[in-house]
Amino acid sequence: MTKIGDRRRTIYDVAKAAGVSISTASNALNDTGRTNAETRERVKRIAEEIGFRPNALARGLLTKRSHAVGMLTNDTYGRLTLPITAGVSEVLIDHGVSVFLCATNNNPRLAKLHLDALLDRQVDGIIFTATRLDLKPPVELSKLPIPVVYVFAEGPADSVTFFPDDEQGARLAVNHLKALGRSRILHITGPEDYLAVRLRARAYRECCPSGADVMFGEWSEEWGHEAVERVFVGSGEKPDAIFCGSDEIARGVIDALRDMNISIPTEVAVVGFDNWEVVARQTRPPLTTIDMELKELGHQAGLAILGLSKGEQIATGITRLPCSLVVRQSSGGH
Amino acid sequence: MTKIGDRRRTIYDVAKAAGVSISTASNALNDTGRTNAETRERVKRIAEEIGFRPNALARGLLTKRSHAVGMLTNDTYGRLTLPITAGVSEVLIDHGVSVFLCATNNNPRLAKLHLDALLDRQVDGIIFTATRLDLKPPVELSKLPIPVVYVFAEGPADSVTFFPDDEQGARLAVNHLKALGRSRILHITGPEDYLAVRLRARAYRECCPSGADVMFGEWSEEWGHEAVERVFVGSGEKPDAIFCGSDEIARGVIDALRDMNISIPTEVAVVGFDNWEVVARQTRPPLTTIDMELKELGHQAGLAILGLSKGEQIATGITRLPCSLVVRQSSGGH
DNA sequence: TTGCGTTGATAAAAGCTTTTAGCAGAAAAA
DNA sequence: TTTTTCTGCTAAAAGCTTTTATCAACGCAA
Repeated sequence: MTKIGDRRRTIYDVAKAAGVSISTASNALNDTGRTNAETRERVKRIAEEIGFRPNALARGLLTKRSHAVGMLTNDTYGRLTLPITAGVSEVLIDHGVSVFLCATNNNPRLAKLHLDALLDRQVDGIIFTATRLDLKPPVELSKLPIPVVYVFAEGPADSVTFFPDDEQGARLAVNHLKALGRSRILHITGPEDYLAVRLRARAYRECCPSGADVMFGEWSEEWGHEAVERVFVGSGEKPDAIFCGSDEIARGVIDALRDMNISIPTEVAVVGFDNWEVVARQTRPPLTTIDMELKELGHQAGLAILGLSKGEQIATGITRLPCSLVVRQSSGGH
Repeated sequence: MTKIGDRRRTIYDVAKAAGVSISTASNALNDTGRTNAETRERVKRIAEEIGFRPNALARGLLTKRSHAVGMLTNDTYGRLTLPITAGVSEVLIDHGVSVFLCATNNNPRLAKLHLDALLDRQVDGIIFTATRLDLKPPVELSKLPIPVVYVFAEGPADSVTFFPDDEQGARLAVNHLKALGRSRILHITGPEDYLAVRLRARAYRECCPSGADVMFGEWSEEWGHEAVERVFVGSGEKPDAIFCGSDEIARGVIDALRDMNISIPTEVAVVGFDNWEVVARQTRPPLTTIDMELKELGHQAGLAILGLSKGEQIATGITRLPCSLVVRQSSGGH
């Protein structure tokens, strides 16, 4: 009477149950080597029956591919990180690859700790994400023996980097407003030292060659509010549309316009940037805005790291992925 | 002339460089077995010098402990998940344990996929988090051969579960208002079918035995707005304080009060629940609210899974961790 | 001298998988 | 018939670490 413990089944158990050798079992399960079709099916069936699943540690030890990647982020709050990570994970899980999430809190010591742990685990690659665009990676990632992909962060010149296409997004917003017949479009946005801010402002200016007006400020509702007050108190021609650099700014803008009894979108149409649902859905009226397609960004980063880890050639440099327009009531579009 | 590749150093390299056997090297590095103090130091120094770091896969394969845990969540958006995960990771990294993040999107197939991947990787334990309190785990976690800890989710009766202490948090809010001299406190909150809502309402009622008034509704700004209008249009005595079930509701409440030219906090003090910074910091005035200490929740869950994976006894059942009060201007406190 | 306990080190096994090289038998070619 | 080619399978090695059992040397007691 054989005692069957509750330990995991190994390929040895499969081989024994199927009456073949371990190597035949392995070959059959992985469709490698030369195996009789009948034997192969039988082995697979038995493996299924006894609930065999290969030990990823043993496999990784041998093949030098752990089928895991690390995600290194400095973003605690997670407004960007989690959707991106979800996108990465979503596309990788189908390839049997799992994701380690490491929050560095902008702490170099912690970043080093996480990085070492990832390397010890033989991860197949690392995806680095930063919230602040102008922030450099906290540790030296460029000399690593494994591929690195940057998302929302600048890597060295020959690295693989993904960003949303800020200019295209801005054009999307402005052209939407123009298509609705608006002609005096104002741009209220964040601090000029952000690259994304400059890119969006440039695209905006190119779309509105006559009378472009950009107001740089902060990433806050407060600033949106203040900017609107500043514009609408004086005399002179008023804008009939406002393109905001973020949904938070847009929220301040909308609140200020409501305070002044200026109707949205009839008198002034408003478009935001981010499609941060918790903000964009709750403004009154709900906010038309630009979605940066964070999940898709994650998908692409995941596919890139997957390809790189297999040794494929991936185009280096910055890839900018298209944004999309989400129309709600604040622009009066449809 | 020996060719030195750029492959990782193994313990074999250490042993060779130190002129000892592999087992001696291992014993010296791990302070196990019998080793001469001098030899031990020398081996450690050399390991450091040549940059040896043990291969986590090989170690895990042998010791059956991968020093990794899985985090299974159904929360895509991440308002709760990311802070909790950061807390888990923060406490575990010091013990050399890394965290796999798996977003299930409420999709049972995906959950199964992630779970199997985690088991294949021999994770030492799993932390399950759900956003909706009344949501059951999407897969059968109770029969797993590894420990499971639940956060913000209900596990089976004898499981280890962590929640914020909703009642204590509610008392904190109400007592804060009472200490400020408010006597007619209204509670505007979310749907009654949430356990957290019922717990908070109960604690509120116990603190305000005379004239407790609870308005159940939705988790939205809209609802906060509507509730305030409903209360303040009629005649009769008006509340001098409002305790809201979430920061979003509080935001609606504050906006509505401002629309009615009711001053905050002079006429009506407002307290929220969540300390969701992006909301609580941006209301005018900024919102006094209850912080659920999500990071600490993560810390505790991490420590619990760590202990369980080592075979320690951990108290089962639901542990409720204290919330804290964050005072801003909307309550007029200090 | 023999026997014993201690110390410091080592060889070898174990953990589970994939892969390489090789082997026996049968079919095909010479 | 003999030689070659296929086919299907297997033994063994490799991957890197920890742990168990063993061993040599030495001092000390019998």
